[in-house]
Amino acid sequence: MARRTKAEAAATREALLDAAEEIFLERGVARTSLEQIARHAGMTRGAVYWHFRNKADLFRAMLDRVRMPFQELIDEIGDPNLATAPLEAIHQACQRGFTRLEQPRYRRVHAILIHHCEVFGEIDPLSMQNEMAEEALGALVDYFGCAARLGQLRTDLQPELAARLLQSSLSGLFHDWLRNHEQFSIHQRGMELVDTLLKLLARESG
Amino acid sequence: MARRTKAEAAATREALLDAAEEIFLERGVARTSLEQIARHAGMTRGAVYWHFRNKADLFRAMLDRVRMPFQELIDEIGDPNLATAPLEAIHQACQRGFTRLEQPRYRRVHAILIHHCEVFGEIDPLSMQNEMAEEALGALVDYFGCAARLGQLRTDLQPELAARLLQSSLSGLFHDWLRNHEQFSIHQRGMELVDTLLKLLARESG
DNA sequence: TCACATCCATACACTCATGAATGTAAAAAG
DNA sequence: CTTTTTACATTCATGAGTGTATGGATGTGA
Repeated sequence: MARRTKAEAAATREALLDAAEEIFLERGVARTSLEQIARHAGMTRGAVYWHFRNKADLFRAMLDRVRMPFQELIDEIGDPNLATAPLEAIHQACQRGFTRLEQPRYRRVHAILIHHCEVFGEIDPLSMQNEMAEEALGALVDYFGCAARLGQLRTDLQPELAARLLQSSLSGLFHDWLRNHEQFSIHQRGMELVDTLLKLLARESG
Repeated sequence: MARRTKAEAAATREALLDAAEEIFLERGVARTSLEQIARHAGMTRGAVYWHFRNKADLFRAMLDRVRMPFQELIDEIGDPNLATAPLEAIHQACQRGFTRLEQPRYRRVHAILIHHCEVFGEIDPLSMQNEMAEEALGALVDYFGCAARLGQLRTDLQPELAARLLQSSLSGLFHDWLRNHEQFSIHQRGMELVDTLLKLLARESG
């Protein structure tokens, strides 16, 4: 076959990653062959082995396409008004996180990571999830600790406990939604959840 | 090799299932071969193909060893004092559920189902999780609905929302714990979570 | 005790996926 | 315009895993 232009080559690379996303999500990572990915992108395995060393390398590349925003999701927690209105900051961070998760690519890749792949060479999805969960928990502990010092938290509640409560809820919502995203809108139901929980956790000032 | 007695045959069957549990949990379902399972049990693949038709059949048999109590976990929700003290009933159901989950076999099999296997022939772990989640949610909706009619629930809270809140928390806790059960005791942290949440959701009667 | 069924090991055939090797036409570099 | 490199396709060798067929020794029922 003829050589393609640089732009075309980059396009086929993206097409291969797109195809990998779709088929990984559909049939699971272990059960999909590089042949299937290539065919679904209108290519052959030659193209795959040109752009990636092997399946693990392709998988990593697929993750890399969302890794940056993946981090954003956590960095977003480093908001401005942490010091003054931590509960409001949590509300906003969740809002933006849900919005981001609704983008197809984010949703797909996270669903693959959590529900459609097992341990995989050097890549261990479970440890990635662990890091994610712990970082989120740590941030929430900071928030609620700040809220406690500002007197915005119920006095009969440890900040750490409040953080674990919210983190578990978010984690559960996350898993349940990724399992079947057509069941409900994570943005809508998530904000309902977060708001009512924050209302329950906040010191009643009305 | 010589024929074994009936009891010995049953023992090797159990040994094969034990081996499968361990290796599935360690390396994931897709990456483990029947050869590895057989060797780990001190047998050959001949034994595996005698007791099970194929890998999927073995997997199903592994699930069957805990399916009955798996159902118990849900049936347990059908408690007596639903009509009089629903919140207390939730407390007790969670208590017993956590205790059950701490048994190694339950923990292992659930961890495999949720974190160490992908879609798999006719077996779809995700739909199983979906059913589990929906049944739990339905039961909780009943409970909180009952609590609301009894005036034991905060009046500014929909029963269904309360149920979703608790269900998400439990789901998140479940996933997080199964990912790394040495991080914390699900019984201890779970009961902390449930109790504080129930306290927050209950109508303040003090 | 004798025939038979059972429990498991061994051997074999087959598929499928991988990865490397090779081919090749066109783009890019000079 | 020539040379080199790129971006794939095609082919081939290999191995891993599966499923089946067969063998064989021993419990088991009569």
